[in-house]
Amino acid sequence: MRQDGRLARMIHVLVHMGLLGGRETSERIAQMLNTNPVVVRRTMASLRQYGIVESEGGRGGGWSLTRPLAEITILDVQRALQGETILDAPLSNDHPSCPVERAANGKLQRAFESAEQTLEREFEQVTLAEIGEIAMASAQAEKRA
Amino acid sequence: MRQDGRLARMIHVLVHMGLLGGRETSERIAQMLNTNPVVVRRTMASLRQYGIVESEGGRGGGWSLTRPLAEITILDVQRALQGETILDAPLSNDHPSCPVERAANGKLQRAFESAEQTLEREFEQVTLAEIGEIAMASAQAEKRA
DNA sequence: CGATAGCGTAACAAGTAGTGTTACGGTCTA
DNA sequence: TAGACCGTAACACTACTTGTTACGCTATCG
Repeated sequence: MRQDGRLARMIHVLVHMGLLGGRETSERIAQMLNTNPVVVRRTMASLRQYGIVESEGGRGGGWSLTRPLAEITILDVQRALQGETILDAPLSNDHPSCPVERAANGKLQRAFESAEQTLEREFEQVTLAEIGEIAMASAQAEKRA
Repeated sequence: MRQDGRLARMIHVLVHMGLLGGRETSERIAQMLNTNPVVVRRTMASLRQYGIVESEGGRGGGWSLTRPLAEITILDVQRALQGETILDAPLSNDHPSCPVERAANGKLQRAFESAEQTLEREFEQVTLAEIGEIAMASAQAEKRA
């Protein structure tokens, strides 16, 4: 099951932004992600549409969070990037009128719905603030070592 | 999250084979799936490797089940097609030494593992025989209507 | 008011994965 | 030995994400 890496990348960026507190330009974010400013704008635009970040043009502009990390969950980011559905049940559509195909699709559909609910609950429980804390703690631990 | 349709298609085929009882050629299976015999062989080869079906070459050859539908679960088919992992956590790998990235990946990993376990349990509970029964029942219902 | 630093967006190339198709070789059986 | 099978390589097609270039708009600084 392929997935796109935008979720992980955006979480990464948002946590950095929250920890640093300020405004970041697409250019700097692109460097964090080893990518291109245009890719960043493309993806951040989804987050803006969902109200997680806002952008300002012109000199001194850039991207900033609209609320603290503690009020953003992984689920929020996921929804912003991909909408309601997280997992897509891979159904077949070769003979829509075949009862066997329909029965198989039905079972698959239900199984994926269960998994999706699990994932949703997990995503809902993790705030970006938590991720920031874990990162800070492990950075500390490394420094001591 | 993209998925490939092989799981649903193979379930479809296996149930048909189980209900009809006999041996099927790649040619006939390809017709069931609106596709090409080569595609069928490619995919069936994975099932054979996992011991779900066997093939015989030569005149009168073809594919057949190695055991009854009641002894094949969706999970078996899944494993045969994709191996151990069903869901692939979409992690980022832009700065492997960055503690923020690592913390984000860790949380995502854990969430996906939960979802994978759910899916696994669901897949394990459904046998192909069940799907066959549902299909037969709904075919009956349609005939009465 | 103009230069500069930003974002917004379109357009296109590149990489990836599944699928469809052709071609050819091997094997079994009538 | 011919024909009906599978096995497999090779290649085109499609769809999608990502990467890149190019150009336009906007806000600020000097």
